[in-house]
Amino acid sequence: MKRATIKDISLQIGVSTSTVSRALNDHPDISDSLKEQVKQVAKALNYHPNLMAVNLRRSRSNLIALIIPEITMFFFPSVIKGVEEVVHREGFQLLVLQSQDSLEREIQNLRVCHDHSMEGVLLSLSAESSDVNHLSELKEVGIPVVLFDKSVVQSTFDQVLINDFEVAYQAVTYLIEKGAKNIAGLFGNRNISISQERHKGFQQALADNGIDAYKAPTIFASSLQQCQAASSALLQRHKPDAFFCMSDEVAAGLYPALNAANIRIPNDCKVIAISDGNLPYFMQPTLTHLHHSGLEVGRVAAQRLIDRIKGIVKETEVTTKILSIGIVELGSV
Amino acid sequence: MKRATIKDISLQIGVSTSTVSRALNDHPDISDSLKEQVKQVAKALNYHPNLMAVNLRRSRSNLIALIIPEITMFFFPSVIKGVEEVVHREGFQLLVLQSQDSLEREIQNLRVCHDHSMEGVLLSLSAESSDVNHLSELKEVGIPVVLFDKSVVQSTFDQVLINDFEVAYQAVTYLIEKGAKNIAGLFGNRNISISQERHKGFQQALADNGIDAYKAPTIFASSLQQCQAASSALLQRHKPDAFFCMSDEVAAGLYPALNAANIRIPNDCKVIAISDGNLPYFMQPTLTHLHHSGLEVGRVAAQRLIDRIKGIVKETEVTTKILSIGIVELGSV
DNA sequence: ATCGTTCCCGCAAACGATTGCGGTAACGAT
DNA sequence: ATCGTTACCGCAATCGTTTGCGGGAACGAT
Repeated sequence: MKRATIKDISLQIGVSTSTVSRALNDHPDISDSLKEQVKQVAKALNYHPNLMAVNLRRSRSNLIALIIPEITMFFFPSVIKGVEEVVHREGFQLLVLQSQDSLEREIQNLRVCHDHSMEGVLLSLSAESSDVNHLSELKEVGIPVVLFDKSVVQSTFDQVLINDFEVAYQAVTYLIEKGAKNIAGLFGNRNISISQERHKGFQQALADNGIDAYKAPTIFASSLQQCQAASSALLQRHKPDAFFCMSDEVAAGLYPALNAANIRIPNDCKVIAISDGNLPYFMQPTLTHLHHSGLEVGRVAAQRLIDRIKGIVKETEVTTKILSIGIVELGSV
Repeated sequence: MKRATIKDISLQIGVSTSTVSRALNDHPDISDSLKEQVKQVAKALNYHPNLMAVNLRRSRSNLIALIIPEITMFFFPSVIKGVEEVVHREGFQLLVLQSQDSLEREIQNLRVCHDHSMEGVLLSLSAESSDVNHLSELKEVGIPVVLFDKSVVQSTFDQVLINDFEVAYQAVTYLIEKGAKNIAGLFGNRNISISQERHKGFQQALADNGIDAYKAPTIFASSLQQCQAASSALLQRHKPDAFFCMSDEVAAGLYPALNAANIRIPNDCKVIAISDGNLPYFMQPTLTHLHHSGLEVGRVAAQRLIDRIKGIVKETEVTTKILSIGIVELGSV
């Protein structure tokens, strides 16, 4: 069962393919009666335009790519959701690619974007990407890129970020205000920028409150399991009265460790995290957090990309959008 | 900066485009020296084949679609991961589409699959899809479809499922063996097949153990929040000594409700769930569950689809693969 | 000198759609 | 009868690649 083409229609009616094409696209040159007939036959034959041909001709693809390190249950599902919402509304299709936090895979993915004529790319840099030089290829062929969440300091691309330093600072300050004096910090993969920035904010907040930041118990862990193990180990040596968790994932690792050590939240130990606001509500006790909405990140980044695709923003005008973050006070502090 | 084409290369070297094409594809008709030269120029011009043209010509697209109800933090991330793994290994690209549990959106997505010449489709039916009639269009044009997780009884498509009835039955039986006598059941959206099947298994297990299944407290809830609210309400009226949760999501709703009611797990009340095995480890206490691996579902379904795309399996041979499920005994029973 | 091979390579058609340009028919006006 | 409009429609090129077929050159063999 081959799929019907415009030629099949033209043969059946006895007009040229150009006429069929125009009829289907409601071109004024075509009489209403013929349009009617063409559309009828098209329906009868279950005709669908071959987008490969259309896109080749028009040199568009209607495709937008989203490249993220990994689809885990944390953060990225809501980002995807936000992106999908906007992208779909604007009539594009979304392609989700994963870099597995590998620079090589990221480059591969960018190649795929080029090869498949993506009209735009949303990118959260892998842990191994310390610069954006590998994006030059896309820049050269004019494919717009918007970076989000994970980025680098100097970049000539649009960005949608939070102020990682500031948010961490804010969280730790909050703990101190609530009486915490001995605060431990839990961070993700130490190679990624946001871990480093949030760590700096953590340290600065401590320092600004007269606490020796270098003595503060600190963990960098790349997975939930690793974090749980490291937390348990930490609790053997230290007795913090509060934890700052830079993400849902490390918080999810911490809770079981605290529980195993029979430490009660928030009585024995307070916990605060940066979170996209899903997990905190079914942790026990509910997790006080700075609400870093993946949904909003996705929406804003996607909208920015589409504006650029449409040429609404000037070529030279590169923006960095910093999302503001609010604190959600739940049961863990 | 237009992207380089095969013609640019041919002009620069002074051979025909056909020769360039053959050189790039290592056709034996081309001398090694020329191949070398062509490839060098291609690299210099940063040439990448225009896949739209290639695919049009070869009438392939290298694209596989995955249609799921919604990307939540539950279950589907691991499915996506499993699918991606296989699909990528086999040289395809993955397009993730969401139906939002709407039949209309599902049909839209299938249209997208047709229009973009997908080579195969992995589909988890929406809550509103009670049959597979809307898949006939894809069948007609010969695009293979593999259903997974959510399906319908009578289908002429390959399927990758678990035995929902059996797994639920097994879980409830386990609870009874552990001494539970008053078991409540928590289920997802009541319109989807798996909720219904698991509910039947739940009831049958009770009945087979001399418990009146119709008196068992039962909840159907479509979201975590809804489940939490319903659970709290249930606890006002009943005092079950065990809960069967058909998914991570409802389990995540139940825990806070139990906690709010000051009911201790597993002392006051046992909990068992069907889960893909991520969330149970950082719930507190850890959640005993029947391990329904999204990873494996994704892998198996993707592999089946690809075998079909490659024509390895016979046209007529439709299979339903039932994955086996093991129990993981953790802290909640 | 002719023929047969082998080794390279180009011509042109195709994939399925879009579109600038030109052409025909009908009709009324002069 | 001629011209000008208007209303429709077709020809053919085009997007970037691939590929069947054919053809020239070089070389050795007869």
